Amino acid sequence: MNTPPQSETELMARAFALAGKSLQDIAASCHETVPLHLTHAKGWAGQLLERVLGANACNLSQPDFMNLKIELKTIPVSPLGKVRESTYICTAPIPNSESQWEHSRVWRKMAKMLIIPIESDKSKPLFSQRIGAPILWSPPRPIEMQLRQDWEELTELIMLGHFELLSAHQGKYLQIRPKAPNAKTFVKVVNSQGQTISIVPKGFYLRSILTQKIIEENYSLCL
DNA sequence: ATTTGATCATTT
DNA sequence: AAATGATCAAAT
Repeated sequence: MNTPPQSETELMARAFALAGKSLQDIAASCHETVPLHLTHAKGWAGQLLERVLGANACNLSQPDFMNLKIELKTIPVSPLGKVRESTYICTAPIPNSESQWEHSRVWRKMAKMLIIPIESDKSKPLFSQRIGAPILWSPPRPIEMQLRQDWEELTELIMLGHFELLSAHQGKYLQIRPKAPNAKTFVKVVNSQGQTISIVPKGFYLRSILTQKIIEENYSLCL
């Protein structure tokens, strides 16, 4: 693991230095080997970049670069420039323990994000897939407002115990999906009827419609 | 083809 | 147990 960057400038310099390199190049610099596929190593690339860039939050519920308040996200992008996956943000507090957007886990992580696209080309082996140019992004006001609205609506469903309505169908940019080792994992909650029921733990995710937009705006005309 | 729900690995 | 890193694969 590298030492934490002392400034945003230092972090960005490190991130730009990775652009264009293959996963093989980067793994080698850490004396690591690239897995053959991601099936049993789903978070591998993201964790590799954390180490190389010097992330220091160590699984705390804090942005990866705690001192800089910047969250790192790696985003798989297809050869045609399409974002392939949604982006996990954080676990959803159930039962709810947050009342204000400004103090929410989602906002703490989304206020400033370092987005690093990673080539996701299923016709090529994983080790040869390359790292893209980094994007340091904070939500523009209108997007922040939409995120806040999504968060408030989802949080209200949790607060009111309307777990039957709490699905991935809600939310324009932010959605809630299961986040658990498997579908048999559960937590007990009290629903809107006052009954205690079991549900699968949830997490907040960013829909790819938003991450797609961010990448298009920053990589303008690069297709 | 895209989206939702399910799952995998690691760390503390 | 619960957080992190996400992608897989079934459903639509």
